[in-house]
Amino acid sequence: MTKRDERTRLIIDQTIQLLRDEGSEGLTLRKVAAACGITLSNLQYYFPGKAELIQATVAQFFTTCKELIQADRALVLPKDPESSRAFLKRVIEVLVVCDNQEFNVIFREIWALSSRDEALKATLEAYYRDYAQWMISLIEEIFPQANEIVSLLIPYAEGYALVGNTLPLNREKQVGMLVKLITEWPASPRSGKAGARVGVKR
Amino acid sequence: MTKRDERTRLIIDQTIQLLRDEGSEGLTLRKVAAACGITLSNLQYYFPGKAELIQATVAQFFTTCKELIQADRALVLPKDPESSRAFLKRVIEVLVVCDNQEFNVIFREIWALSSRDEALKATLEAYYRDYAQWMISLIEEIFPQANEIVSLLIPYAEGYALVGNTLPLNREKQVGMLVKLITEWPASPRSGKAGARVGVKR
DNA sequence: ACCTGAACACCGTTCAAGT
DNA sequence: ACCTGAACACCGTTCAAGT
Repeated sequence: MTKRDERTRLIIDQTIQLLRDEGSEGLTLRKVAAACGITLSNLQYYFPGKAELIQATVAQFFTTCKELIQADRALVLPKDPESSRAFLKRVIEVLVVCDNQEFNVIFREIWALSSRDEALKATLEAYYRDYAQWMISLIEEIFPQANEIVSLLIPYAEGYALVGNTLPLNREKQVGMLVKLITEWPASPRSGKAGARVGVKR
Repeated sequence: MTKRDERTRLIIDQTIQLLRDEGSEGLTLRKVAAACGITLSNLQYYFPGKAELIQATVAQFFTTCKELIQADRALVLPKDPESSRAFLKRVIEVLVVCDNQEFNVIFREIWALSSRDEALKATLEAYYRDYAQWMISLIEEIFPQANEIVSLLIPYAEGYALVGNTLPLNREKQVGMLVKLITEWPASPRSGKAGARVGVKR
């Protein structure tokens, strides 16, 4: 569209690439400028400070993630799922215990950056709230305790990206355990009725 | 205690303090030296580079953590626990969903540093393997599926430190969910009946 | 063995100045 | 509106030199 938009997009794309290749430590305004083929001063015209550049970069990275997840959602929701168990396993494999190293690295850097940047922290939290709601809508038709399941799966997934390969159980067994846990989820104390085929919660 | 040990200890202590107060971004060799009342060159005599200083600092931070956990263990294991459920709840509250912001910040910085430092990454992994084994030994007398439970709790805990306050369930409900989940853990397919009589009656 | 200061290349930011 | 180069204070690292 406008030149501003073009330039902004280019800068952000190069920033993501640099973040992935060299990490937050190696992320330098001069390197970004060089990667874009522009001057440091010109870069600073579009993003007055490093914080603003990172904020915009993270925001766009989240948008990309969302698009990928949308694609996975189509993948994960066949018209007529064989069983809720197979469906659930696919969800966990794709969304939760995904071994996308590239994304994991970027997320790790983002988490680090966020602990000293309140605006970025707010962006992150909004993203995760959104993500949780989306995941609930994905599974609530099948599992009535979607709130609880998602509240378990999201932190588990984030933690697994960090410590997954230090655990006593391997990846396959982790997935099996989660599937078993969720399909045999204990009944809610308030509803008093046992789990699998109660209607959707109000 | 040699002078070398004294100096090393002082430097690491000041580094931890700086890491907590200003984060990895604000961690500067010149600031560390100033905090210790020594010269930058002198600091570099004890730690030839920033990476070596961070490696040593993280190692000592882990030692501190372990001591704290040992203290919590005594706290968490009364001679005659009222019930395995109360015991489990205490474990989860103290070790898993601990809201120690100070530690969370430092761990976040450490995770970030580790993605670009192989030696540090190895230190981290060794620590978590150790931690998992310890946690298993803590609960295996009560819960036969200790391997699985720990494999769930550790990544969950790490992730909760990151995204805990964005989840649909609040802290109290999260703890309740975990307790319920574990006390009513589904029986292992191989061991068969072993898991059935774990929980207390309710 | 312990400590020092000067110098190096690099960083983010500022700013007056050009088109 | 868009772009530039010079200058600033700060960073990690190196190193010859002192005790």
